[in-house]
Amino acid sequence: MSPQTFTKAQHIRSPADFERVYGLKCKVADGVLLVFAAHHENPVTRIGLSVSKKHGGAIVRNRLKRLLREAFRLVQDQIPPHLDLILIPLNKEKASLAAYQQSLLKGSDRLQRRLNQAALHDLSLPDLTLTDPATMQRPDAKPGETTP
RNA sequence: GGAGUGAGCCAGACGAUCGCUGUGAGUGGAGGUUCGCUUCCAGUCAGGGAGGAAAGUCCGGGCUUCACAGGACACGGUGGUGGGUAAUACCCACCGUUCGCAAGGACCGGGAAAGUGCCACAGAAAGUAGACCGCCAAACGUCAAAGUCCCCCUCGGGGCUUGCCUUGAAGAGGCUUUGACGAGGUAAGGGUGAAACGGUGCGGUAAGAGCGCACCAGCGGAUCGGGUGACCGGUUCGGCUCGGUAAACCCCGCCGGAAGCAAGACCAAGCAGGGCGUAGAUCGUCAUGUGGGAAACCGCAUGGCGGCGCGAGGCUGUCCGUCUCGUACACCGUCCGGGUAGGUUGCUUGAGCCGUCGAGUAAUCGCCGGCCUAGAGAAAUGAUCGUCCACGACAAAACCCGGCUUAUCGGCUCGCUCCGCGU
RNA sequence: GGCUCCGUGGCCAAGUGGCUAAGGCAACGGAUUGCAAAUCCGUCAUCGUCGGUUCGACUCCGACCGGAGCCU
Repeated sequence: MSPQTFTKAQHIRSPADFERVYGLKCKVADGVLLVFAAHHENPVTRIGLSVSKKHGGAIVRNRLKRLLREAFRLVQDQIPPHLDLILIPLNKEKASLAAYQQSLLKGSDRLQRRLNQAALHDLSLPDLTLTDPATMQRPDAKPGETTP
């Protein structure tokens, strides 16, 4: 499995998945990108794109989407797995490949940590953790190493 | 060379690496299988992969579903003529009006003597005319003033017998002139207004007026010629002239059933529904809750345990026996219709493109030959580097075509017109 | 992608083709008051833009621009 590809399985495609990610309301924004995230049982990280009509016509919005896909394609091996991300570009003037790569990495890292904390808190509640028996091992190990 | 005008074409190019999409070939893995094959995933090779406007959604069609005997009305659209076309509000040619020196451009270009409405303010008047001011005094009436009354004539004076009637005068009446009023004639002129009832000249008249005449502009009828036709040209007659607005209602001719690929067709988890099949609406007891009753007690609901019966399964080769499970708004099996999520399809070979020839002024059409040229679906064309140049505008398919409109850095080609210079 | 509708001062809005346009709230200025509030008076409009029809357009017609809603 070569890390530089970007296949259809890495797209978030169904409206139900979009609703699930938006419903968690776990989001991070810098001046460039707004990123929503949610855990996912498949180790393949998936992304969905949402570009507002504010940014311009179809040409401009298509260009932004392509930049985002290219940025994700180039840095996807550094992004933690088991995630669904929704990327929303914010500032058209700051749009560039490098900026998107940087804020994608930072944002996904912060979201991963926040999701793990939320999962630890919700361990007492019985209803939520039906998706990730596989993911539970990793988040337990990682914060143990980094936080002290 | 400059200015302009019309038509058409192009829409950065090339190379390398990484990546996306669907097509074809073949490889590997997983699943299904009636062993014919087929579905999904990964990777290899080959070739394809946004526009002239893909846009706005303003028209016209195809296609799909629904509705539907036929006709008329309503409603909506359309509007010079002829042609082109699947069709059009589009295109071509022509006609008319108009702008431009010209090449050429623009025109929602039927009907206002079928009817209705409106035309603010101003103005006399805004429409089958009418008459405020003005002009007129020929004809009519009333009133007032002046003049006159006989004779002659060259029309202004003269003459003598000083005048018709009553005795003289005054007055009255008649006539003439002037003025006022009434009734009347007239529409030449009148500040206005976007628009005012043909224009100029001569005649004519009381004043005037197409009232008459000449020329000009325009309208209508008849007729002749040309043209398929819109229309053009001529002759003659007429009343002399009729306002504007139909992107106000309306009238006339023609066209139009409605909705739209998120249309529609097929498959179909889950949940809910229906039909059929299957063995108890069983007995006892206990607990809890609850109702009635003074109480004894009698009911109802839920649950536990047990008995008998039934069904399924196990033990055993079979029966008996025994064990487990189930035993009624359920479960199980099976079938049915509708159909959500989701999937498949519609989905690209078409009023298609290119070329020769032919028909036609042209739009366009015909014959023949060649070509296949995006088909996605949270939605594919990107990133990085290098070279070159004119230094890259507007902007991306979403069922498909034909148009129109709008946006657009620039570049190229051809036809034509005007001006300047040279030969 | 398709369909429907709407644009009038800062905001909400009325408006038969005939006055650069009714009203309410706000803002500003003035009057009133010892100062405020309330009250009264006044000011504030390229009728989304452009073109056309008409003598005349917010109104009628066309083309653009902007903004909503519905179909999923």
